[in-house]
Amino acid sequence: MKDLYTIQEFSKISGIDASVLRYWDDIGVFSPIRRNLDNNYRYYSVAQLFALNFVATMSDLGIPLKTIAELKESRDPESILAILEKRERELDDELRKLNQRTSIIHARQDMIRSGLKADDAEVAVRHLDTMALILWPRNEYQEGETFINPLTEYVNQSNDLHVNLSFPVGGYWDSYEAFSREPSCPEHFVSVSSIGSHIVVEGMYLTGYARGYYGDMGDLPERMTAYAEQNSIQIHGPTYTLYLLEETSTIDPSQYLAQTFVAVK
Amino acid sequence: MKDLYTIQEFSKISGIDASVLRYWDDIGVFSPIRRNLDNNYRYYSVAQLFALNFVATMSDLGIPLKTIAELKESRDPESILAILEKRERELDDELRKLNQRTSIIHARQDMIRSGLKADDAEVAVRHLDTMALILWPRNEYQEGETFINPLTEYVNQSNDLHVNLSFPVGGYWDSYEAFSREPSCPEHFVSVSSIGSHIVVEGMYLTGYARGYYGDMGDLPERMTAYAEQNSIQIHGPTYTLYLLEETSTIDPSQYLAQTFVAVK
DNA sequence: TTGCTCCTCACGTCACGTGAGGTGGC
DNA sequence: TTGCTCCTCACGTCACGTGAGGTGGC
Repeated sequence: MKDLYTIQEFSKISGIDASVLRYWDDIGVFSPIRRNLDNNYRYYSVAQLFALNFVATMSDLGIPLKTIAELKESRDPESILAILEKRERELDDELRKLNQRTSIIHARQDMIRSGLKADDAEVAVRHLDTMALILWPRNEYQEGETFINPLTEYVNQSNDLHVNLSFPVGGYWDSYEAFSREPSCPEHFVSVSSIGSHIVVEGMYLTGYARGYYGDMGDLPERMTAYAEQNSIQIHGPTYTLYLLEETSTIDPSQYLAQTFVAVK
Repeated sequence: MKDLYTIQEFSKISGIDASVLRYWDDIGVFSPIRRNLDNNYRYYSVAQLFALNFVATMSDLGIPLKTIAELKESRDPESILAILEKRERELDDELRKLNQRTSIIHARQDMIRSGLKADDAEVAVRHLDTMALILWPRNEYQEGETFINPLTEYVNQSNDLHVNLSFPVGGYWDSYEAFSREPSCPEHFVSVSSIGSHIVVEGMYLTGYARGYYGDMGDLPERMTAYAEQNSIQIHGPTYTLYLLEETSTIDPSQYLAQTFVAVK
């Protein structure tokens, strides 16, 4: 066992890249025990592996090198414990964010997959699984306003309302009549999110699709009404419209795809 | 409702900071619909809120702006689905890393807390909770070698062995006799980690502490042996040494604190 | 002389945030 | 004239990774 190692040798026994060792030396967080004064070569000792382990472990945990450098000269169990506790809280936040991102991705994947499978022309009674939604506040429309007004207003106050456009968004009406009367003016917006408290319970739903820009339901209300009458189907309860395909997955607004559904008695 | 908004106004209704809107314009991921040719003022329209939502949603999910820019002109449900699936896998990895970090932090917090509560001089029979350890490969010592040699060797091959010094490390001997014969040469190293498959089952253990540098157990073997004899305690099975305080929490090596324990019949 | 290792800058990364210095409309 | 908003650079962030250009020992 040698007593002094060049940077490459030390890099190999420690597992830390030589460029990282140079950087850590530059910023003063971990320096070689000796320098050759002629050629400035760095030399490390085996005993330094433990000092290095301190830096590497803290850095692995995501603690800033600046903080680690401050701890180099003075640290005790209490201060390290305090730093670990702080870092633990930060990691909790990061974890929450990651889980939310994953949940958004899953929701969007579900939407797109349904959108790809859907047959626009079809109106049918289908079984839908339980789904969780976030119900936004009730929309108030002034004369001639479109859904854009309440939407921008909510986005504007999004911090207060916990409104998040990252989740897929859709519309809600208290009754099928309200939907068929104003299919482009939902009474509420909804977000599709597993953390939602508004539950659409699994069961049979009359479903239909409409292709086109936001709010453009075409003749979908007529098609759904006609289908219900022809097949003597009783529908009741709230009516939902979810955009399976929209600007996040398609460029052409005429290809946006909305799914509308209402429970069957 | 106006048809054109200045950058501040658009920032307010969209919730995206003006400096971010300028940056997104610079890199070409989202640009205003119009520019005043005289003063270069940026002007945005309400309809752009949806294009902006696409960028903001993707960016929120952690998809690089460069990728988003490429999707600006051409995207379809299939390609977006593929990107979401890729991102989902990346998030899975990040989640795993975060969970490992959290687990490391918990393990280290436990160690330090125990270290702060410990009374070095005390040898006693105590109840220990179940604990999971990772057992490293068996150490082979050449003439006169210390524990440093196998340790550096493992670190050197850490990628193959899944050895990770970020978790608290300790020593393991098959029997108490082996420990008291060579207290500074553990037969295995162990990592304290909840994912470990070597389980120390809860129960009563003869425990003792030693303050000092790695491998320096002082008179701990004698103290533990004497205590066992005086109190007619039968000990059996493997013996463990865990460093509660070491270079990650203390500067002074003479203040390192090891806890040794072995099961009581 | 030829490889090899080592050195020191310097620059790029990624998505901004923050000035500095200047302009234009009320 | 005074505020206010807007503009364009330019620089800092964080922890490196990657050259370029040069030196020293075998």
